[in-house]
Parts: sequence; structure tokens; C-alpha cells
Amino acid sequence: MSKKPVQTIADIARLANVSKSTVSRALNDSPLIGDETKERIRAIAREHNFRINAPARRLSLKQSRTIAFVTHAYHKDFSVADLFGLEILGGISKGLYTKGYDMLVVHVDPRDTDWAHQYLDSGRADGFILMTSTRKQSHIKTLVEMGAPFIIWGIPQPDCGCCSVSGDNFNGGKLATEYLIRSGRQRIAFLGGPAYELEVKLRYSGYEAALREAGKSIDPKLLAYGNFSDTSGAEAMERLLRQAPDLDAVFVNSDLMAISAMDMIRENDRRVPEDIAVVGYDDLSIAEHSYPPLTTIRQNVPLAGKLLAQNLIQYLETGVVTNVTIPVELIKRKSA
Amino acid sequence: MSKKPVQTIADIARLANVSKSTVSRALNDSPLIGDETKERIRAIAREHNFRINAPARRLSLKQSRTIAFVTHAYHKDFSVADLFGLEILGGISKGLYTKGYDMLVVHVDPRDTDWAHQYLDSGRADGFILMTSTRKQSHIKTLVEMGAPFIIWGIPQPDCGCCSVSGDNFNGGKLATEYLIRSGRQRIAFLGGPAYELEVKLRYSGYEAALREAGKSIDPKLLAYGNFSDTSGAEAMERLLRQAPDLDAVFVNSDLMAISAMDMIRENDRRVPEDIAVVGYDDLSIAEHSYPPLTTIRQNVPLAGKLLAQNLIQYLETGVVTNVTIPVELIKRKSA
DNA sequence: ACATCTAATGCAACCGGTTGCAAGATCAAG
DNA sequence: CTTGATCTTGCAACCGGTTGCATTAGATGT
Repeated sequence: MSKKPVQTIADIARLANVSKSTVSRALNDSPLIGDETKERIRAIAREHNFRINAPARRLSLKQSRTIAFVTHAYHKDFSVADLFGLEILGGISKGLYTKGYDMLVVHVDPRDTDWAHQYLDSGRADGFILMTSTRKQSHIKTLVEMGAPFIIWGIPQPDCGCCSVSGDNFNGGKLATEYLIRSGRQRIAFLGGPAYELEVKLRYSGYEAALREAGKSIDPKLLAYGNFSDTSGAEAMERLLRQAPDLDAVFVNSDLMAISAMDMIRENDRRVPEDIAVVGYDDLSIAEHSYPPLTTIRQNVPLAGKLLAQNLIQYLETGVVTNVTIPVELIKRKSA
Repeated sequence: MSKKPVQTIADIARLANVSKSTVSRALNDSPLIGDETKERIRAIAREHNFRINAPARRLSLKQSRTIAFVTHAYHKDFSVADLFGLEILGGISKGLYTKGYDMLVVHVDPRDTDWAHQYLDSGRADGFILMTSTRKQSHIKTLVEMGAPFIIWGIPQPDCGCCSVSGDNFNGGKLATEYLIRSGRQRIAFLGGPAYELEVKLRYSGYEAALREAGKSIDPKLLAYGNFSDTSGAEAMERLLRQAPDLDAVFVNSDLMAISAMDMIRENDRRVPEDIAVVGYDDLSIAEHSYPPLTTIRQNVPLAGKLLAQNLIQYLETGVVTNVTIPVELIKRKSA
């Protein structure tokens, strides 16, 4: 009922008959402070539910304990293409929260070259998390050059010396293909993202490995590439259907492309999965709502988010560079 | 090539042969400073691309110029149910950015009663943006009581005295229904969200008005309600199909429920749109990827986000409470 | 020429924390 | 009973901005 004049550590110091420094140390669990004093101070703080002033703390510590999640959707708005990035936000935010970090989300103009300074120099963020769509090679180069702390989702250039978390693309490709083989499919096509991307290459290797292990050969007619967009998925599917009319299954590199591919398959009067089985990639939330519900490769998105957060913080605090790969699993639904 | 010892306004002051205060004022465009001095100082700052220190500024100003986007997905992860909230993020972030505000995204435990103090008292955020899923009545009450500045997406309680931005639910319902009537449908069902929600009531009013204007009467057999989840959409659709086997169209209160409803319709051996036309609501990015692509009511999401941002800031700075309604449009695709 | 006013600038305190260093207290050893 | 080591605590400076008030200089009025 009374006012709460207990907003600063000085207030608490007064109440506890000690100095500001002692309070600060007690709250930060410094070994310099005696145990009973420490507990007494903490009790008082708790009682008046004192919240430390973040800006002040950040000012003296010279770190913001905030990391920025970077997206490029500054001109276009968020679209389904960013869905994966959006879905990972949950895990990231949770991971940061448990480490006591705040999460900023920032939209940067892809042509802007020094957005990073904007946040770093002003002390608004300590580091960045970049998703695939943001990960233009030039950007990464700039960031490394300026010594900005960041972590990426996906496979980094071999020598880039930066942190990363990525899915197990090889096994993803292998799992999908093996499943199709096991379910009796004979002519399995590969519908990839851009052929030059490492992720895509690895998924292809998995596809190839599964086929080889099953004693099957690779038919170039069964290969097509898109750019992860829905329309490119439909186009690539159309090409496949022309090149190899006898195909009876297709492993598609993203859910979005897979859904468009299924539409295209139907337009060509083939049924999914009876005539052609389809396996997607990512297990976006739309996958279970597609028609038919999509069998797909799930990346453990919550885990990915958590690791992105944790490993970036680890890097900030200790300088340790980590590159981790997270496991992948096959989610069976109706499309294959 | 040389070091940049120009990180603080003191550095600039030295370079310009003036005092800190002058620099501060010049950068803030204070009328106290002479024009040439002001320009000279700014030139120097620009030249050394000086970035003001945010924590320091926030400390002395006692405001963070940061707003928190609140979500409840702290335990569960983001799911398709939050899609709308995610899609609106883009607009919000853009709106905040142009006003010079940062956007924090925070996940709060729905049972936590004083998460707001956590951010307000510590100076980490100046206000909050709440989406539908977060807008439990009890929460809002707590927030008003503690005098926390916030804005909600959706329709507020009449007397709540808080800012809001919402879609034009009445016209949404009317537009959808009118379109179905115009395209010759005779028995148009209404599949709503929870009947007690204001949004749902308004959409129903729109549905009713369109019907009445067309000289048609309301048949209670054509009404069913769900809770916005996909399964509830399927269930409600099943009920409708039983109650009114002759229905030939349905206006569904959300895209997610609409997609499940379409599945249910097919399971009952009816075709969409030939036998039953379906109109959804929201125009989530998944709507155009559904089968068949969903005809739906689009809320102007980017605009909504922008207004959420702007109006909250306006409230923070001037105390003006705004409640705005944004227009809505019908997006024609294949399902109706 | 002198008092007065105004516009431009500087001084110094303050925002709320952290931390190096000095100082007081306690205690065992010499 | 000193002396030095060990623990606790306080003082005061500092982090990098903002702002009330004093100060200075130039312009205006009589």
C-alpha cells in the first residue's frame, strides 16, 4: 500500500545499513561478501522485489546481454519463405532467456553494409544470429572482418572460423531416400534447392549413398533443382515429370517446394502417394496441414534454437568456436 | 587504418573544441545550439561514424525506447497457431524501427503474474504488444492495474481504456458471406471461433447482415463453433455436415480451421469448391499453399503491425488512447 | 556610455550500477 | 603484545550520456 522507494541498490543499501558496493556484490554473489550479510541483503531485495536497472548495469559492464536475431524481411514482409526462421525463434528465445539474455529482432536492409556496427557500437546487442536467408557470403565476410560475434544456422565456409549450428543434411537425404526404397519405390527423383549450396550437396550425397547401398544407380534424368521457392518447386517437378515420366517417388529439399510439387503432380493427373510418393524437408508447421499431409524430414527445431543461443553466448564469453550438427528424423504422414 | 578513439560524445567534444553538453545538444537538435556549431559537430560525428551509447542514454533518460512483443509460447514452442502473430512481427518491427525503437520478443509463462514488472522496472522495455493468444482477460486486468503501457491486437473490453488495433470483423464476415451469395450458394454455413469472443460475434453479425440483405433467413442448423484449433475445425465441420447435409458453402473463422474443414469435407466425399465452397479468415501464408488454395478474408497484416507500433509509441509519448479498426479484403483463390 | 536582454556555451550534478584500492576487524602465530 | 595474513566492508571513481543553472558575449535601447 505504501510507495515503493526501493528501486535502486542505494535504497537497499540504506535498508541493510551497508554500502552500495556491498549490495552490488551481494546480488552478484561475489565471494568477497560474508554469507550472512549476503543472505540478509538478498532477503531484503527479494522482499521489496527489487529489479536491477538494466541500462545502468549495461553501461558499467559495457555489455548489453542482448543478442539480435537478424532477418532481411525489411522491405518485403515476412513470408512463408521465412517460416523456418520464424519457427526457430521460439527455441532461440527460450535458450537466451535461460542464460539471462534478451532477444532483439532486427530487420536489416540487405544492401546496408554496416548494420552490424549500428547495434554493436551503440551497445544495443552483443552478437547476432543469422538464418539461411540472411547468410549471404558477402555479409559473413563483412562480419568476420569487423570481428562481430555471430552464429549462423547452416553450414559455414570451411575456413570461416565462425560458429554454426546445422542439421544433418547427409543423413536427412539418406533417411528420406532409404524410406522410399524400403516402401518399394523404384524410380526415386531428387528435387533439390540451388545446386551450389552445401546443404543441397550434402542432401544429394545422402540420396546417392542410400541408392548405392541398395544397389541402384543414379539416373541424371531423375535430378532437378529449384531455389527453395514454391514456384521453382512446381517448375522443377514439371521438368522431372517430362524427363522421367516413369518416376514413382521424389525427395524434395523443402516442404514448401514439396507442397507445390504435389500440386503439379496432381495437375499431371498423377496421385500422391499412390502414383508418386513425396518426401519433404524441414517439417514446417504447414507440413501436417498440406494435402495430403506431408511425409518429411524434421530438423529438431527447438533444439537448434537452443543451441544457436547457447553456443553464441559461449562464444561471447569464452571465445570458443563451435560447429554442431543436430540430428534429423523422418516424420511419416500421408504423402509417402 | 588508425584506431577509432571516437566512441563517446566526449571524444567529439574534444575534436570540436566544445563541451560534452554542446555535443549532446547538437546531436539531439536542441534549439539552444547555434546552427553552424550544430552542423560542424554533426559533421564530425558523421565523419567518425559515431554511434551514441544506448545504455548510457537510456540510463539518463530513464526510458529504454524498446518495446516487448509478448508471446506465451514459452513452454510449448511456436506452432502454427501462433502463425498470425509471427506474420505480424514484420510490420511491428518495421514500425518500431522507423520510430527509433527496438523490439524485444519475450516469452512469458501464462501463470506468471508479474512478468510485466520484470521488464518495466528493470528498464528493459517501455511497453508491450499483446496478441490474441496472450490477451487473457486476467492479464489485461493486471496490466491496467499496474499501469503498464500496452496495446493489444483485437477488440478490447469496452471500458478497458487501453489501446488496440483490430480487423474489421463485421465487414470481414459480411464480405465473405456476400461473395458466397453472389456466387450462387444457397445454404451457407458459419463455422466460428469461440462463441463468446467479440471478434466471433462481430463476424457472425456480418454473416447475418449479408444474409438478411439478400433476403435469406438464418438457419441455426448452419451454425457451429470451434476454438480456432485445427482439430476443432474438423469437428465442427463434421457436425455441420450432419446437421445440414444440404449445405453448399461455409464461412470459416480462421484459415487453420478452414484447412482442416476442407479435409473433413473431402473425407465425406464432397468436393471443394464444386460441392461446398469454403472461405477462410486471416490469409496466413499457408492459405495459398493449401489444397485447394483458400479463398479467404485478408487482414492488412503489415498495416496492422505498423499501427500497433505507432499507436503504442504515441500512447507512451502523449498518453493518447487509440482504438483503430483496419480494413479487410476478400482474396479469391480456388476454394470458393 | 551604461544597463538590459538574448542567444550560445560550459560546468557540474545526476541517472544506477560496478570495481580497484584502502581500511577496519579478526585471528593465529611469534 | 606485536605483526602479518585473511576476511569483510566502504570510499570514490568510472561507465557515457542529459540537463538545470551559471556564465559569457554580442545586440539593443536610451
